[in-house]
Amino acid sequence: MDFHSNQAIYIQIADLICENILTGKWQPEERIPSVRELAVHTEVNPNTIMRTFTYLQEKNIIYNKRGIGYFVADDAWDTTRDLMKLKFMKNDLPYIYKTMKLLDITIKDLGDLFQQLGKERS
Amino acid sequence: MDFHSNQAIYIQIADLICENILTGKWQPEERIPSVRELAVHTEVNPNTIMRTFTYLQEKNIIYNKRGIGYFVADDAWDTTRDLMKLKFMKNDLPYIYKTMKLLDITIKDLGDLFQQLGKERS
Amino acid sequence: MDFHSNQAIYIQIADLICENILTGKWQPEERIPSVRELAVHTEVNPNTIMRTFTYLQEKNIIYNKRGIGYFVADDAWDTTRDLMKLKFMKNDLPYIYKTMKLLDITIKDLGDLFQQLGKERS
Amino acid sequence: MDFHSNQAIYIQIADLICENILTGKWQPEERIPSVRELAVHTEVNPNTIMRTFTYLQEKNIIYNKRGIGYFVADDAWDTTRDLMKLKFMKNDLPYIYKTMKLLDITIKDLGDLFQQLGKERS
DNA sequence: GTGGTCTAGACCACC
DNA sequence: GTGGTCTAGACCACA
Repeated sequence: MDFHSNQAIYIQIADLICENILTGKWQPEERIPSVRELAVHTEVNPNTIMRTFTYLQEKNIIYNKRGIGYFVADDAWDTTRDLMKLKFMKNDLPYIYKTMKLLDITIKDLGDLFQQLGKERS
Repeated sequence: MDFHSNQAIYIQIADLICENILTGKWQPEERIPSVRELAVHTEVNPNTIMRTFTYLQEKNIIYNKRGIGYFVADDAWDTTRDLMKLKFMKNDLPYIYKTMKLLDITIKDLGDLFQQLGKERS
Repeated sequence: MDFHSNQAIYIQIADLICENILTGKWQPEERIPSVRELAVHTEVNPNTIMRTFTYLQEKNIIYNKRGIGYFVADDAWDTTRDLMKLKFMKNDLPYIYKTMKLLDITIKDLGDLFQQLGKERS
Repeated sequence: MDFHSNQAIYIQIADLICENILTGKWQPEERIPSVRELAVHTEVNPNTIMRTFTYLQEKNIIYNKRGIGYFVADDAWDTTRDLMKLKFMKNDLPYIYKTMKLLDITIKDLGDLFQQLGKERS
């Protein structure tokens, strides 16, 4: 977790969970780690994890079985993808478009930058 | 101004001003509208505008002549561009890269999306 | 059982049992299904069924014969009915009254709604 | 607030707010008391009030203006009413129907009970 | 063991 | 002044 990010921690963790779902690491109907487990693992207060869960449950990405734990929703993959796509299209895309135009960055430039990013990580 | 955005109002206004500088709408050494004018125009508390100015002054994009007003700095164009580029490279690029990968959006797709955006605006 | 309900599972099961008693499906002094049977049937942890039994025993609706099983109490029908009535009068009625008022639902409307419900089930 | 209710306090407060909206006491676009004010008034921890607000914002009943406070949403009345009606129809109605049948309470009886309730309060 | 709620108190960004 | 986030710790109901 990045404790200095302007992004709230509980959102950062939610994003991580969404990533795990999108990449297939966590399958539908699979139980996800308990509040306490995640709290230890991420070195964050259990309340904060709880907040993440409440947030994701509201979005129908995970659901709760009383006294047992939280589970990946059956259609979590679609839901997550749709949500992320909506956000990207509505919020990010116009910003990216505008910024690239202001900075004179072309699509081709972006492709090159991506390649460099890809290399760095490999 | 978008009062529902998670972006601080004073930042939103700062971005608008930077845009005006980058597009050449506001030239170096040109006086920019007064706090009051901007406050009325954007329907925002004057304090908030003041904060924008302080923020931009710190970044050497505008400067103040006591009792007269705020002016676009001589090298504001370069400064603004550098700052924006830095932010784009360091913060935005990795996020865009990752998100596009997760959503299976290719560079080519992005180009098409840009074209659509461009058409809508024209 | 509804694992998503905010009603505790053991209460949900207790309600089911009470219903069976009130409708006469389970007669006084009749043996009720074993913890295991109910657990399998309702797909619930046996501990939870046990809790239901303890709960109903406290309320003198069922009683236990050691090593044999649980039985419907002799006056279970009266007890159950009284309890349910008390709850309805004290808790439910004020809520229903208030909600119907807020929603502009009249007694007559309610009658119509009941008729529809009755038809659906028949 | 009823601190012994099985209903969470933050939900109780949310219900109160919804009532104020439905009865027209709080009009659309009107600012609602601040977190701290409500906390003092209800003798509850500010965090709990905050939770109520987050909860209601999620349901599009109130919204936030950065640094200013929370406001009743423009269409809060409709939203609230729809939500409450949905809950009543889907959750409460079947329960009421079933319970009244089990207890041999007729619609007419209910009408009488309501009249008594009405008198007590006046 | 699981989650859920609440408190008290801190710190921060924002208007 | 406003809300927002986080922590620490407590207590409870539930499976």
